[in-house]
Amino acid sequence: MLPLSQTTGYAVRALQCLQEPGGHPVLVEEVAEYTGIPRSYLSKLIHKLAKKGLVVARRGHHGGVVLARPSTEITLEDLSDAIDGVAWRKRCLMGLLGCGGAAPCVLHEFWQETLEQILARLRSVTLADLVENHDPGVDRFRANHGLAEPASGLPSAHPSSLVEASIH
Amino acid sequence: MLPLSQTTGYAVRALQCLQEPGGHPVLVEEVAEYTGIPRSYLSKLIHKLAKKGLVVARRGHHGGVVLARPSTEITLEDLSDAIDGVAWRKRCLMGLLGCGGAAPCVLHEFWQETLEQILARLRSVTLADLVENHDPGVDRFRANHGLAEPASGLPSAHPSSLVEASIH
DNA sequence: ACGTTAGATTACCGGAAGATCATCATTGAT
DNA sequence: ATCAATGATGATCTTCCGGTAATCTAACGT
Repeated sequence: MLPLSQTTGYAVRALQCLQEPGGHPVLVEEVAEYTGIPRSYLSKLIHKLAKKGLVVARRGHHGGVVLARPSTEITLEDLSDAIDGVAWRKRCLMGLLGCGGAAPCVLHEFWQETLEQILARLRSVTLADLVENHDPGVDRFRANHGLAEPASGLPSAHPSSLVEASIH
Repeated sequence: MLPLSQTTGYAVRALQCLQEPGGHPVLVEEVAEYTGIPRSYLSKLIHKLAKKGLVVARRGHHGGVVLARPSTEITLEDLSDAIDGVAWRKRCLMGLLGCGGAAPCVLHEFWQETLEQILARLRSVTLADLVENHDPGVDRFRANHGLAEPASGLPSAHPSSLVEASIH
């Protein structure tokens, strides 16, 4: 019922494993193994995110996936939109038929406000914030893949040596 | 994603058609016809609500369904609990695995607070409030079935002549 | 008793989300 | 050119929710 879709959660977990734009691509396979997300399912998910311009995926030798934007510029709302779309924001809490502009239900206004609060939060939380949140084990994974420890309290800056480098 | 289940909405619509405890039973058939809820599906729904002690259903001649408690004492939370259960309240917004007491995610606290607000609302809104809200057409239906116009601003009192009368 | 009028119950259909498997298609290395 | 690495894709499966249809069964009037 209430929470975001499970797949949006997958997206969060998966993107935490990726490098900033210009960094080294990480294999879908590795991300799948680490996160526990089924490989093939993850592949489709990544593809969806790629179409939305959130990540860049390359096939073949030395392929893999990299963030398309700095993690500080990817919000939870971006992920939710990309995966679950936006339709759910318009539905009445109780799914009442007539509920709308003309005849709002008792909870219409309350629900609109609540939704707005939630969306504001989704908008304000970035992938960088989530990485910083120490999803247990992500640190280890990131270390193994040459990713910086998130600097506490600071936006997780990407090493400048990687920023401008092409994806290879 | 976010809203309550469609079936909970059904329950709201359906119970708006019923009489206060002691009143005349209304047929599932009639409720189905009026609300547009499929008869057989509604039957199951009503049965579920009956098992939870929210309505009383009787079979056979002059059977039908009546509220088991005054509409002022049936909250949206009661309906939501009866139909969707309570498990969803415990899930992490993003479905993150480790999110819990030890390692809450960035949105854990926010989400807990938001949920609490929502539940407080569900708890404070009663069936009587919803009836008063003039779901368009419910008035007509209720009139046809001898139900009082909800007295604006007052708890919808049930005629004392019906209060103590047995269900027949 | 019996038959009619209800609700209850059982079995099944259909779509969406999540998941799996096998296979295809692209890319870089040689 | 060829091959191996790697993401993309299509078919299929499962589960859950919503919905349908047929049938069973309790309650009352006669």
